[in-house]
Amino acid sequence: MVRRHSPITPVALRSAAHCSIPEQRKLLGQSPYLTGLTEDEVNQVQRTFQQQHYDAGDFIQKAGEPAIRLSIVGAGFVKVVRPTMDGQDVLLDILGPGEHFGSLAELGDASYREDVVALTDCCILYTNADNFHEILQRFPAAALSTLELVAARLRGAQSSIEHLSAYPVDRRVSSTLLHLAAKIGRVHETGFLIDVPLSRQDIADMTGAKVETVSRVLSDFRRRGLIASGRRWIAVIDREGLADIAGSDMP
Amino acid sequence: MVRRHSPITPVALRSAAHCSIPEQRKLLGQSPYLTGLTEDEVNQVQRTFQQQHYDAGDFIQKAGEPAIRLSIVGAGFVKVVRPTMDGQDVLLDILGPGEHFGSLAELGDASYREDVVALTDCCILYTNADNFHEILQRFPAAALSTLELVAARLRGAQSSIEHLSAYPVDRRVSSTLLHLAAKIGRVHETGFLIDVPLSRQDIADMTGAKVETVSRVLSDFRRRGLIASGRRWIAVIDREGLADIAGSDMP
DNA sequence: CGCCTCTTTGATGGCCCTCAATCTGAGTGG
DNA sequence: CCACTCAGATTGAGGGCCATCAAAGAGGCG
Repeated sequence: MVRRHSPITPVALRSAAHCSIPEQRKLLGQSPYLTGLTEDEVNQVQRTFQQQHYDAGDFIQKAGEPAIRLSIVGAGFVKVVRPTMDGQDVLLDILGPGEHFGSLAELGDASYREDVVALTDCCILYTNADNFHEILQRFPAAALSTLELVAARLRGAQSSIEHLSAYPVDRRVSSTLLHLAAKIGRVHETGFLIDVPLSRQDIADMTGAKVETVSRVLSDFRRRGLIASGRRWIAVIDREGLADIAGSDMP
Repeated sequence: MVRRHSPITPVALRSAAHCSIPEQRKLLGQSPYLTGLTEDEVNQVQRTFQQQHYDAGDFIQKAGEPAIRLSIVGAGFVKVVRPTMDGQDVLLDILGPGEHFGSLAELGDASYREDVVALTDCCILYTNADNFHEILQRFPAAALSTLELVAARLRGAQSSIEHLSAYPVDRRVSSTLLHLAAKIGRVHETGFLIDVPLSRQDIADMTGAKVETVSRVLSDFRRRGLIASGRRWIAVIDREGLADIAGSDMP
């Protein structure tokens, strides 16, 4: 039987987020935005980037601030949250190494529309939006890679729309758990651990539901042996079982 | 008092969709995907494109078919619909001249995930996905324009997610009507007419609601003098009034 | 060990879906 | 031109899912 009280400590805060210059160079070189660039070109790009370390829980960007930066997650994980006027937050995405947030050099966008919060300690690489635009112009391969990534994000967003429009909560939660496990899962004695501290509120904000509802759904999943969970951690135990609930659109 | 029975005929099916070669050249030249290209470059691009006319109601692409084309709307309007296994369709977008659909040359995507249906008679320009990828590589300006457009679509999708997650139906409907009016509105004696034939079912599929619910909401809006509507047509009368319901995130 | 936040569980109510019947108006063929 | 036909739209009654309100339980951190 799965114990709810976890004897284990699902440590998600790895200290990999130590930003050094050579580390930055390496991160940028691996960044999917810059695939296709020569070593020399990456070096040119690097000069325009700066870096900053954030502790888990820190705000990296706040909705309403002037949108001047384009940032790339170097190490660690962040959440992108759109606050609404009635206090109902919407968690749009969880981003890991190589993914971007901030202004994509769109002209009209005067200010950020999302909060970005560090889920783990992390290292953020950033540059001026105009600089990034210039990079894209100078290095067509970068523009193509970026396009590819944004297109993938768009597809993900459209899947979210499908789920929110058409499916009940348990299905949305199940699907979300599987996505999270695939993206940031780590093998662990309790199961396939989602290796980032997420509260029930976070899951609720990702699925368009309320904390209490998510808690009920997860309790049910737990009773059925599909997951193990505790305070700010969840592990997937029965992938197939969850996939049955999520429906047939999973990887 | 606003009459429900409209003496007027809100004709949306204009015959502009007559595809001729010089017309195609003009449409491509104006396409936001190709802004920044020289006249000669546009001509080069044109050679890889073909065109086809569709009548209102025709399927242009079907979910499940192999994803081999990238299409651009030359003239007219289409709807992008994602069918789900339980028959609940999700209307992801309505696209007009200059917008694209189909494969964006993503490698993994073996088959389309959406139906694309002509809302009006329309002219579709299309090319092989690989060709389009090649165009993007050859003409960096095109890649940048495309990136810009896809980024804009992503922001739109994220707004949809916000609405579906956090707001009640009347608000989603109101917001949708305002967006539609802004995108495809036309001044008319009944008000600001949404110049494309959309059924209640379409509105329902756009807002993640059911036909009956949308009908009730629209009836309410009508009684309050906010809109005029009839069989497959809606006109916005009181923009401010709708904006009050939609909340403060409108253009 | 105690505090505080996160989580869980219960009771109640409302929004929206479901089912069903009627109404309307656009297109068709006589 | 008109009656017919049928898809689309409207309206009502009832029920279910999920939000809301409320309170107790549990894990982490000092």
